[in-house]
Amino acid sequence: MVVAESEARAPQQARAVERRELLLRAATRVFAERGFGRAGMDEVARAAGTSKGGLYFHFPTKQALLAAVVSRAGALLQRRVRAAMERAGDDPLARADAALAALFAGLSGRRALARVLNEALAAGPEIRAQAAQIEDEFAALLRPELERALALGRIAPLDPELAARAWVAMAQGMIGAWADGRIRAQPQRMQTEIRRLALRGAGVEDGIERNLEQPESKQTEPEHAEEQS
Amino acid sequence: MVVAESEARAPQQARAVERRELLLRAATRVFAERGFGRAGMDEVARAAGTSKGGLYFHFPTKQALLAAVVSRAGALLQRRVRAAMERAGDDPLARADAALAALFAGLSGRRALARVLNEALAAGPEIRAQAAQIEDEFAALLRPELERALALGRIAPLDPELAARAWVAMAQGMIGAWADGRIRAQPQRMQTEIRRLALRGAGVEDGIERNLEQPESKQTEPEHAEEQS
DNA sequence: AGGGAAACCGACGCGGGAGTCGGTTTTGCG
DNA sequence: CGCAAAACCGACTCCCGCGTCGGTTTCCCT
Repeated sequence: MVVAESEARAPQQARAVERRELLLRAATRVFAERGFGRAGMDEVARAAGTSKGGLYFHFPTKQALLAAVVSRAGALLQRRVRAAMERAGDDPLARADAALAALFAGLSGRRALARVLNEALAAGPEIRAQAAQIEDEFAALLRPELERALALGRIAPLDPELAARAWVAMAQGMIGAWADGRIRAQPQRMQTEIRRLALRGAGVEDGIERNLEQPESKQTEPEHAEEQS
Repeated sequence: MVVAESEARAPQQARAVERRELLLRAATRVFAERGFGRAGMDEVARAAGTSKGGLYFHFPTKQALLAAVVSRAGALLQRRVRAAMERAGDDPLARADAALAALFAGLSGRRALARVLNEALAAGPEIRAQAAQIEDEFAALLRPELERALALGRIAPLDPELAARAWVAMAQGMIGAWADGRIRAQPQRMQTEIRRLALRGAGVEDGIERNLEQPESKQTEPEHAEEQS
């Protein structure tokens, strides 16, 4: 897949790098709460405390800006999920469990990310493909673990590809509903419930759950506290 | 919730009713394949073999058109799901199973419906709420069945609300990926897999599945074959 | 059969917002 | 310091697409 570079050029001065990050953060927020279509470039620029010209210095077009936002969001989430899997050790079930938990936590921790990914799904074919690819990558992360677990006889027979997709869809869909306030439950509760449904759906006996270490919990960091780089 | 009337006025002549339906069909198609934002009213009108003026006679605004499209899509799907539940008899598990199957079949049978519902989630707060409500209604359809099944001890302990949401999210998310061609599996296979994951996730022993009648199968009717009224 | 209302047509106008551009400030470097 | 390039600014242009509107056709009723 051709990864069209979304910035006009690589920034060369230190200040420009910060500024670019600032713009991406602001764009994420604005696109999330106003929607891509309705948000204006002027608006994004002002939200970042800069100007339209400055914004266009970094991103040649509105589409490119969204592309960069989506790409950044995907990278952010993926780093988290990968790290969680790393921490979980070798056991495939533990890794899969940790990945699902991290994905859920990552999305619920910052609604803006979740929203912007949904927005991207409705903003033209190219960006749609890009956002879809992020989804795919999570499924691709999950799948080999399910395959290993399957080979080890730790889970009931299932199609790893489809099951991985189903897990991702579950997390994403429920976060979406939760972010709109349509689900009242606390993220913590939702997470444990999803976990139960997913694991039991994979044929893991209830007891085994307890062998898996608890996922990264209770990080309800404020919306804009996004680690950078 | 205020259901803003989405048509300029109720059509009074027979021909107008047909025309209106025609327009809704065309709009569904166009919005689905081009995206709401990028599709123009002119385009919709031409796709329906009519004119912009004619279109505006039926729908006062672009938003209203989308609202009507979404409303129609929701009604169409819901009728199907309700009918399937009816047919499934009294057993709560059979009913829940049938509902899930019908939802899945209804969405996979016409990708345009699935797409347009996603589009609506990114087209401004009012319409977003409307599309979200449709999702909610399906969850609300599923939930009492799960509660009954729970009371009867047919399924493992779970939160009916969250489980219902999870089922809907699973179906919707996987259909989305499938509609983009990102999942190669045949709908039939996906459906049986989802079913397995969902039922097992609810703690139904594998054997029981076979007691439940098979869902409405192999209806791969062409995209535009939508029953009306 | 004819008149009035409903239904439909398509050229135009107008606003909003993406993108441009000449100019200004800041930075790095010799 | 000073100067060239990078970074940034914001008023302006220009296009696109929603919605309008005067006019035409079709329907229905008596």
